[in-house]
Amino acid sequence: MPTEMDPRLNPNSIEPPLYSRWMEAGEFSVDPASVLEGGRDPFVIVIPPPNVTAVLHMGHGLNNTIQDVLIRWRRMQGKASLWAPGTDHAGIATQNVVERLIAKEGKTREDLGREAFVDRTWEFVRETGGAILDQLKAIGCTCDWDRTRFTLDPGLSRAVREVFVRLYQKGLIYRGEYIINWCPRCLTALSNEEAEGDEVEGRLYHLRYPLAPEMTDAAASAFDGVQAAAEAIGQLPDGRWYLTVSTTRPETMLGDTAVAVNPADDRYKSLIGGEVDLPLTGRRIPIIADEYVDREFGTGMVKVTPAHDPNDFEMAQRSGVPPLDVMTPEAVMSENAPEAFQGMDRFDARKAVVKAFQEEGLFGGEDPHTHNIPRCYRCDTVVEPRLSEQWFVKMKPLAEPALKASQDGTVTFVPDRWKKVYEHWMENIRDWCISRQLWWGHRIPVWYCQGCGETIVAREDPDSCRSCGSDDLQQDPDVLDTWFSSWLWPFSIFGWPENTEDLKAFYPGHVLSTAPEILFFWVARMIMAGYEFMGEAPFSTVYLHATVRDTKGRKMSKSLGNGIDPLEVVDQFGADALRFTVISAAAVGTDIQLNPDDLEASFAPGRNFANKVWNAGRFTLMTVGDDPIRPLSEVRDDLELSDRWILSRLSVTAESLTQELEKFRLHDVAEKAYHFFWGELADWYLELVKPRLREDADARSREAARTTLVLAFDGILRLLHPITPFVTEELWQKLPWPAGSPRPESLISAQWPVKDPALEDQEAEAQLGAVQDLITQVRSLRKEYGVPEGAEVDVVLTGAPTSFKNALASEDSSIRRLARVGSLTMESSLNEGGAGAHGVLRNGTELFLPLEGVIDLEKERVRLSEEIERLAGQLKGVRAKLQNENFVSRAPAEVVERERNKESNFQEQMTKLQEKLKVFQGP
RNA sequence: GGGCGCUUAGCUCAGUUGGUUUAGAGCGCCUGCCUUACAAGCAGGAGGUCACUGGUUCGAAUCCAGUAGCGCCCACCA
Repeated sequence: MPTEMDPRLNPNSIEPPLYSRWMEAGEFSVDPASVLEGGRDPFVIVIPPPNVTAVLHMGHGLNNTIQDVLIRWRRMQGKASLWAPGTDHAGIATQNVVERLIAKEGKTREDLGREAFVDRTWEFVRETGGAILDQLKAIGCTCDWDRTRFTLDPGLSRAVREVFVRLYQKGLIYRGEYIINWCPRCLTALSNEEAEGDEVEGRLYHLRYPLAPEMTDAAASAFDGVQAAAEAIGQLPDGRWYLTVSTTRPETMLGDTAVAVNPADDRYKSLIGGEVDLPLTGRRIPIIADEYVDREFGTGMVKVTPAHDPNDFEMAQRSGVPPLDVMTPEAVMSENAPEAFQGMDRFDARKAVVKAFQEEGLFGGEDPHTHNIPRCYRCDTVVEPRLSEQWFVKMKPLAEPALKASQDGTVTFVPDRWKKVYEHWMENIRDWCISRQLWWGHRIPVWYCQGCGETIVAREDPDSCRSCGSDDLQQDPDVLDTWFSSWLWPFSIFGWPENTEDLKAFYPGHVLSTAPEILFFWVARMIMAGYEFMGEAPFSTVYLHATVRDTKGRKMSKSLGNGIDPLEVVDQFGADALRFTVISAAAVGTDIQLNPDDLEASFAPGRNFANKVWNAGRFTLMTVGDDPIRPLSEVRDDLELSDRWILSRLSVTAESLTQELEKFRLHDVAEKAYHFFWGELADWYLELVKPRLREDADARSREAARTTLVLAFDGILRLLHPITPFVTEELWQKLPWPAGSPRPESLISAQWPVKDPALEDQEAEAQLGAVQDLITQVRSLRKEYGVPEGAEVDVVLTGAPTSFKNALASEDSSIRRLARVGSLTMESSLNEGGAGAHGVLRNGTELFLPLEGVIDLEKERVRLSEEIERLAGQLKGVRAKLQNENFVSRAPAEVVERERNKESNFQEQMTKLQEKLKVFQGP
């Protein structure tokens, strides 16, 4: 019963029951048969699977609200709207979590052993994993939960193996020894994308390498060449010659196996082919020539550390210099390093190496140097480039169709500037390192025969070697990069490689909404996999949403502790408030800022709006009552100007919102729905219609008003439903329905409002707009002239167009009531006499409010005079200041400027007041 | 170093192909209202030389060039 409705919306009491109701009604589940046989258009979004151990943060809150808005909207349009949910096993992240867990028991994963550790992780995932999906329900997400998938599910694992084998057989997966990004804490390889740069103010150290004694002549001539330039080449006190190389990582010099110069560098031509005595190591290493060396940088001579630097590795490959790995996986100096440094952490070794150079008189100084240091995206440890054997995917062939898809518009990006970013990456794509030295993940489906050394790549675990028959097979210990399963997500979740009904009905999907950070990690690779394995892109639109930041503009993150818990927001303000706030804050292409220290300030707009909807609903239900309303066709002739106006506005708004949704301009959807609802329906229509809804009102007028109000309210509830699903459903369920026609649908989602040309009425919009203008102006003038709240004023209009006169007649009582107008009269020319207020409407009508007898003119005269006097005083002060030459010449320019502004402002106000005073003094 | 983007009210931001907006909204601020849907509200109001400089145009917040500041992405010259 409407009368029982709370004057304030209490989201916590309505949201959970509504969600259950939707679930029970099977709202979210979509049957492939409805597409394949029923002919319904599908609309498919696959969720970016959150990490299985993740807890909901505002980034999820935003992204999943966006997806839910799109899914609900398409569902209302009658599409087979499917949102497929699931979670990602998140190799490193999850393994780290479990390792930390067992660390509390004083154990390491090695203590448990691989199998037990993996079991333990599964146990952890089964118990606590996927909680984030339940959290999504709290914000109203309507995923088809029956289809929940996990990237380590048997089905998805099968897809992973299938893909690995196919790519291997095609020659697109290979194994090789390369420099990769290595995390010495996680003890695994990282892809390029997983090593994130971090600009720091570091140091560039200059190291002197003595030249071999037989190089003396060459050194001397080179010395002449550089003309003792800087420190490039020189002589030590003991007579030996040296050359200088620079590095930001001195400890790596222990692994140097060459020094390189540019072959075209005339200065050092005589040195090429020579040797230097590498300090601290007792090793003698060659001087090689390589185009890579930049003659302009530093001395133009580079130390070459093939095992610890990707560029050095490539140079070494070209010239046949061997690599020397001087670190352990933990980035501790290994037995390949000189004894004095063995066992030292890389950063301690750095200091020790510098110190040793100083002691040997070989230190050439250091300079500040800004450069990027790559860090592990999971644990923030400084990444160590490391030589190791890994599995790679050859990306160039895969990238071709994916690049073309962007270029020809098959896949579009919102906002479209990401198109360029995507294409640039695709054009410069590098091979993907897919092996990880972890235990948690898809084991690489490769076995090595211990008998004959054969490498076996297979879909099913083999029992014995194909070539020698030995059953002594050892599986590759590594697992695959997490993204190697998630790049298959849009089709693996539907049962690929089987050609299932789901796959036929729901691939390709339509929209992919995600954070820009994972454009390369995931989105680009999904598009590549889509083409490679399904022959077409997995979706047609990529929506890259805003980044959620705090008030200082910092990205919200766990480590900064500046996050907002969406569940806390739901608890305090409701899911509708959360959703409305983030959608209206997230204009395409801009970030959103929220204040983690003041949730009230951040989410009040959404909360207030939901409450406004609630109260307008409360009013509607209370005044319309329980009696059935008449269908529009029956009251059509009784519609009044304001009725025609609001119905026209509804139709226009429905059309406009639909267009904005099609363009993914969700911010504008929220803004326009807000404006229609609050600024037009609540502020104007409800106020205009109030008297007509009273029991004692004219019956025909009342029925027209009831029908119009219910229709308009029904329409805006539906339009708002994708954004604020709960409050709209709750109210819609209570709305009365036309007599004789049973409620056609049980849930609000069954229909999306569309434009109705029969309701659009430009004349009504223009005329009611003018009525609003009049009311607003009268109110404004009343305030300006201090007309007491309760007093009525008369209004005289001149030059009103005929159509406006009709509008005035039909809304006469509204105008009197809303603007407290006594008599409203029309005159052919304005009465010049008498004290009063003047105004002009936008349609050209002039208005005059006689104020004699309404306000105390004498009092107003006195008030104005006093104000003028006060202003005159201030003006005098400012002028005196400006006439003071000392002030003008000595004060800062902006202060003088400010004073001048003050002067003109005062002058302006003065003129205004004087004119007003004239009116009150009569002719 | 290369690429991209941003700079509009005290704050957070809109402003969709240059022209009906007097450059808008929310929050904040000022004034008056507990008017029987809503004080999480109503009515009215103050506040902006649209970063700067120059150009194109009948007309520029909007297009072009340059300058300054900020941010992001890519590549890593050791």
